[in-house]
Amino acid sequence: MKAINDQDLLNRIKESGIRPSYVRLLILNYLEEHSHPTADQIYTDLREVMPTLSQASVYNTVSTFQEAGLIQFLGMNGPGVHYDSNPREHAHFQCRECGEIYDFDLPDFDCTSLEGFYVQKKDLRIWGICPKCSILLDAQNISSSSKLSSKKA
Amino acid sequence: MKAINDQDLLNRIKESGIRPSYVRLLILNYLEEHSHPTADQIYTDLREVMPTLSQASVYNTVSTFQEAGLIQFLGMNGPGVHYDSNPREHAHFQCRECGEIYDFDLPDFDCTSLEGFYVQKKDLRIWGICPKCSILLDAQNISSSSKLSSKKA
DNA sequence: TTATAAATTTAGAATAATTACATTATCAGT
DNA sequence: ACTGATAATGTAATTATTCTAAATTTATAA
Repeated sequence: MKAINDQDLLNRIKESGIRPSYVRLLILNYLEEHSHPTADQIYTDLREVMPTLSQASVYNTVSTFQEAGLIQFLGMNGPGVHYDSNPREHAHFQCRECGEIYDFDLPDFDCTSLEGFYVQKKDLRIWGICPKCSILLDAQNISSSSKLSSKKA
Repeated sequence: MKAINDQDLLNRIKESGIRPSYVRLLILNYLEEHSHPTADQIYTDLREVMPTLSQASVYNTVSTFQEAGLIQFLGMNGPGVHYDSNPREHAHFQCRECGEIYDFDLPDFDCTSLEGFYVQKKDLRIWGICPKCSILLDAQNISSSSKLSSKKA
């Protein structure tokens, strides 16, 4: 783990127009090192580093970060909100097997059907199976196909 | 409000492979008549019609509907999941002013950057200002522009 | 430094959202 | 009707989020 007195993080916080604090440094650092965590993941993991951290601080901090444009909120189709340390417009793939969320570039598309709507932000969401899980599932299917056929026979 | 003994709804439920029940009829009917409600909206509104309805029944029912392919879940970027009575693949626009969610057609785009990922479902999400709110906001800006200039002067 | 005001953090309570599981109802085959 | 299997429902517990008000930290300026 990197040292938390990272000057770069501190500057990023200041430049975004909010005050730096240890909690903010910790959480921003955590967000950069972890893929799309939920509030609970942040809280549970960072408690080990900073035992006085409260849940409210986590929620306060991520909300502040979002308002400052440092991160974005990501509601997938299940309960709980995920936080994405990349605030730029991009697309997301979520694996239905392992739940992992992957970032990828937003492809070009045409939005002329949205006449009269003022577009501020776009996000393409895709669900499916990620490469890691595809391999695992293929292996399982191959080994279970014999069982299945014997069941049917 | 329509009568709930609607034969069409009943058939739709049966055809999707699940058993019909009064709660399911009520909730499917509600979903068709309301735009992307949350579990709480469904619960609160339908309690007036059926006071014995429980929150769990709402969650159970929408989950069953989703598995049966009758509806889809929609996590926007805040807490709480919305339910969409249209299970076909389409895109969503959410107004940041009034919160309303609008459906629209998914434009064509290219996903070749997702090599190795098995794509099952796509959903384009767009945030911005809807036509209704644009008009309201324009009106406000015009009336407040004089105040603003006097403040600055 | 030290005083000050404003912003941030905290624990804990309150509320909202969701799920687990025991209970009750329904159905298909006798 | 009766029985076992499956499905539907609601109570209670769990998880997720926000609120409150006091304590601490921060930036600024004397």
